[in-house]
Amino acid sequence: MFSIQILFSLNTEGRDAEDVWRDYKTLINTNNLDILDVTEFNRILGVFVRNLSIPGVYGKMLTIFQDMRDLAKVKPDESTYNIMMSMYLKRKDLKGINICFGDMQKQKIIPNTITYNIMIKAISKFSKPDTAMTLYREMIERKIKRNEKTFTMLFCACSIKRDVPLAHQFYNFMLNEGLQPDIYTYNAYINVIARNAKDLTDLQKAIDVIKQMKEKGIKPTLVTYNILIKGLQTMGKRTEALHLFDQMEIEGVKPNSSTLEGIGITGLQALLKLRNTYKVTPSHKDFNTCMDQALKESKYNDAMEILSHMQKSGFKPNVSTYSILMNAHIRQNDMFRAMELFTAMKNDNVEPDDYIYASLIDGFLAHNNVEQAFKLVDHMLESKVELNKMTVNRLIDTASKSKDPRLVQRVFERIERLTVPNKDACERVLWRIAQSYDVYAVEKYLKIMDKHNHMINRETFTAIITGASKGGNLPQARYWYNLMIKRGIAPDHMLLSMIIRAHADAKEIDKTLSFWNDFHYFSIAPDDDDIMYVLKLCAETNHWKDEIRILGQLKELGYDADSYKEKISEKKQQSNDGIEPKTDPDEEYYEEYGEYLKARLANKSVIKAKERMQKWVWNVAKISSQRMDDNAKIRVEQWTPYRKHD
DNA sequence: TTAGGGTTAG
Repeated sequence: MFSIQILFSLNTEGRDAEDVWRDYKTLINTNNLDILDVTEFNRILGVFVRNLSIPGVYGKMLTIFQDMRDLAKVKPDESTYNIMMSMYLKRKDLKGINICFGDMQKQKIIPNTITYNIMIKAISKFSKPDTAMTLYREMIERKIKRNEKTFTMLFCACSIKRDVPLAHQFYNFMLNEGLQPDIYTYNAYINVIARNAKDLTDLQKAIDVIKQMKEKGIKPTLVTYNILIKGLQTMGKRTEALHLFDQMEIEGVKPNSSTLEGIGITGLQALLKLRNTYKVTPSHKDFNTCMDQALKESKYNDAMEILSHMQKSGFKPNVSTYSILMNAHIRQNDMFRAMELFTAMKNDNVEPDDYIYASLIDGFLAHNNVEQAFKLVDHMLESKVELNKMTVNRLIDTASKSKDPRLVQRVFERIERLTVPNKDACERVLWRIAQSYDVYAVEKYLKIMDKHNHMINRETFTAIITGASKGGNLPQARYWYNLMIKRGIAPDHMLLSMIIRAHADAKEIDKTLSFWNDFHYFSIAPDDDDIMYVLKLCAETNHWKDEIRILGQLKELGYDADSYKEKISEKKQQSNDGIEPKTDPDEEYYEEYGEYLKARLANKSVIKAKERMQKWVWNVAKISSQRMDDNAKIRVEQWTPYRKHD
């Protein structure tokens, strides 16, 4: 009875998960579990969810949740489910969250604000951030109150989607609903703006929000400054970052390792600066971050010094510490030492997580050691670590980069035995297969993809076409490109750009010019990179008539054709060896592409294409260039000096 | 004194 007494007055203060578990066990053993009601069960689960990082706690929570229903016959309420969902959220287990959410509906338990907040967070982080808006609408329909935390989650979704206008929209919704943003909400909002800022003008908008915030008496915090400094760092604006850093000091906001990284101070130097100059007690995270930086800069002695400082400060190495050290060995191709650490870690009672397993398995695969890799996969599944999307994708990705095209197939087959490979994984395999094999091999994998009910869409074709191009198999690239169009799927800018580049690199002038027409046909505005590729090839192959035609087209469309011309004539002079220019190749490639092009020209929309394209150049092209990934932006930037600025 | 929030650790 004594234990029951303790449990009844269960105070989270001073009582850890171990104590609570002992008391709980006593209740089970004395057959007294039924004295607990739903609130008490919730309280117990609450203690565990806060201590989820302790090994075994997850299993205990599942046991308690089961006992609650089976032994004590207590019906879980919305809070119980919220706690369970929170547990799955911390474990990054979207499936668990969805099951809980579904069970709630089945049992007619009405979700509350917290339930939806967790759903928004989980879905936008692990699945489709586009669902955030749907969930928000659902909350309104079901009359579930929103709070400032709901909007923090919604901003988080906008940040993942990189959708600044949507964030502004949510901000207005929030004010209209009479909710006052707090510092967390503001930081989330500012983060969306700053992460998507391409220049100082964009970033200024984030700073304007801070001004508004200050007027309401909310002061920027370390996180606010870190968001901005990080933004400046990615823009390469070190002076401005330093300026902000000074501002921070004036306002008495202490930096952490991340702030220092933003102004270029890393590793041991950063750690010492934090302690000595700013009188900050470094956190566990600070130690790990600095150690990782030192290792990546090959400053091994510094890393060891940081590790010893960390231990002297009373921090034990955690999963991340081990992961950082193991990854340093893996980078050095030292799988032996990495595995030694893996053993040490388990002896140290630190539970390996999916990330650690992924790094090790990846390391073995990078060395073509499929057996060792899958031994670890088995080990992982035995220890109830989920074979998740991230791990599967990493495996396929690494295997697909191998010189040996059979590796990816072996890995894929083994993965198929364990789980249903996701769409990304299938597409990565297709990418690799298309590099080394023929159409039939690609078809085989397309069938597998279809068997798993994955949609075969533009991304799929992009994977295949990119793969075939990379493998130098241009006829295959064209085969899939045409098949894609036959299926009614249009290429996007990235794909068209890629295939043009591949053909231009191979000096396939006729094919390149044919693809050039596709910009016109699909109303995609070429960027400077595309233009230079095609013009350069025309010049190199002395297709002067085409060159003039293209320059004329560009001029009509409002591009600064002269700047391209200048650049090209430099090239021309270098390569002009007096060869007679070829005749107009149009006819030739019309012949080759006969059916295909005729079909296109029959389409009346082609007539209007010029008009449409003009519009695209001014409006859509701006947007599509924002959507390009960073690599593409860098490519484009290389040519920006030739772009006309109005 | 059941649950949710910002950046940045691997």
